[in-house]
Amino acid sequence: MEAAGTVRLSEQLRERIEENIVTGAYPPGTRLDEVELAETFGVSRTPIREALIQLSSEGFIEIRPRRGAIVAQIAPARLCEMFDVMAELEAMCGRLAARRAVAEDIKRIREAHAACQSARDANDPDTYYRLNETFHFAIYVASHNGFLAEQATGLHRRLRPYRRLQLRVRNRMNNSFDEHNAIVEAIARGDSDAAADILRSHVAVQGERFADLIASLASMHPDKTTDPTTAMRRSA
Amino acid sequence: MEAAGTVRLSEQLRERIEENIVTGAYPPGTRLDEVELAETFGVSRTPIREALIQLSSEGFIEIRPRRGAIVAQIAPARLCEMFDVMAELEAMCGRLAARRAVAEDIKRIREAHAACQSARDANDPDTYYRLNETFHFAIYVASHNGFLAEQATGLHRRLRPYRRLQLRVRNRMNNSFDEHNAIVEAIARGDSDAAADILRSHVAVQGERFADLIASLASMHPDKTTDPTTAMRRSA
DNA sequence: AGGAAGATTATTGTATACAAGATTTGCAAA
DNA sequence: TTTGCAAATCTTGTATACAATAATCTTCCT
Repeated sequence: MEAAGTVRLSEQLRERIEENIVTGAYPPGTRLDEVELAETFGVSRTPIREALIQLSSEGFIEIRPRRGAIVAQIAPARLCEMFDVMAELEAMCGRLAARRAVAEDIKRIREAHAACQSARDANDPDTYYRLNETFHFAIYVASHNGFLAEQATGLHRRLRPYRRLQLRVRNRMNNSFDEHNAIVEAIARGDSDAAADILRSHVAVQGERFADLIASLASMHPDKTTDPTTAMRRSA
Repeated sequence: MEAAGTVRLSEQLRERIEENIVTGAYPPGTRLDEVELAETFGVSRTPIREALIQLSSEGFIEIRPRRGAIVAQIAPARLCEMFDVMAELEAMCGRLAARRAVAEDIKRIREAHAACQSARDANDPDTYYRLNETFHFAIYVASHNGFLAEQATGLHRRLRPYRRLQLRVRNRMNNSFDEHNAIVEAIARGDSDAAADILRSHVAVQGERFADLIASLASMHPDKTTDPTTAMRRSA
């Protein structure tokens, strides 16, 4: 079974481009030129277009008819809406996980939690950020609702660049870890209401974290518009 | 046709094919042949492929590498998972709507509700089914969370064919309407907890409705399947 | 000099051609 | 009759060619 060969090229391209988006290599507003991408990846325009169409329906980019594709620029208000939904999905995962997690689920969650602790102790935000995802994904899986887990993973991924910035905020990593602690305990003792509530507020963007988000946003799309002159000015 | 000309062809095709899927014209398991579709719609394979790719990432169809696309066959277990998530999204919409709905939102909801009443009194399930969607969409909008409304609408649409069958069940239309009544009142008086709870149980597939769903599923994909064992069993 | 209109260029959208893998069909042997 | 294999056929995946629209540049007029 030639596993790699059976995968569609447009799929691989979608992954690679998506990776470049969520890591910030293609920041919001970046114009995605089809021929340029085709040359970069050494393929023709066809699979590139198919990849872009997928990214568009997943919300990562915006395709304006006859005017090309740009990396989605999410307005602050909409970002808050997305975090609100994310919080509710996480809460649901937590509630279900508290009810349905089996020993192995709990084990995976605890392991991910322990790994986070190491990163926190080492004061390594980048590693913590990565392990934090593992922790949350473990909870999604423990919900034993595959569809929910997929939805949560997808949205989590879309919010990845913004979440990353959040962890830079002073003490956020420590607070995050303490909250994780409470989450693990709630799930382990089967307290579904507590698990849901803690996860919801863990994810939600409220109070001062709202201001933090806005501030980090400003640092993210500094003045990127679709106007090429802006890029020129920046490079000058 | 100037106005229509500005819209991508693959977009229009996606809509038309999606419509054929959710209305049941292309039942689950149907093979979607690219050249056949191209001839049917009088276009080349390229826009057809782009439409199929979109439908795939929205979950309406399944593309197996080098083996073509089929209309998604959602297993009963997964369908339940999807309804569970739908229930939670609806609950969230209801909670927010109860808090944030303005006079005009309430007005639209009440109008949709009144329209449902007419269809119920006329004992017209098809019309009720259509107006029921309008009612729910009105609540999504009243949540004043655009992203949430989009997610809810998308999932609602995906579940459309299954929901439709549910309404055929004896008395489901009457029960549904009574529940709508309670929902409207909860939202109108700003009782967010009640709105969320009623909406959740209104949508959820629990108890006897679970059996109804399974039964209607059986009537839906009668013999169309990719699972060889099922085909063998049936042909025996 | 500034702006408008037309021409030019560049990029997207669609169609067709070609390549590669999967399915089917036909045939032979057990 | 059924099973295994191989050739033929059909379908998908990718590349290229062409068409149509948007962006840019030039030129001319005020």
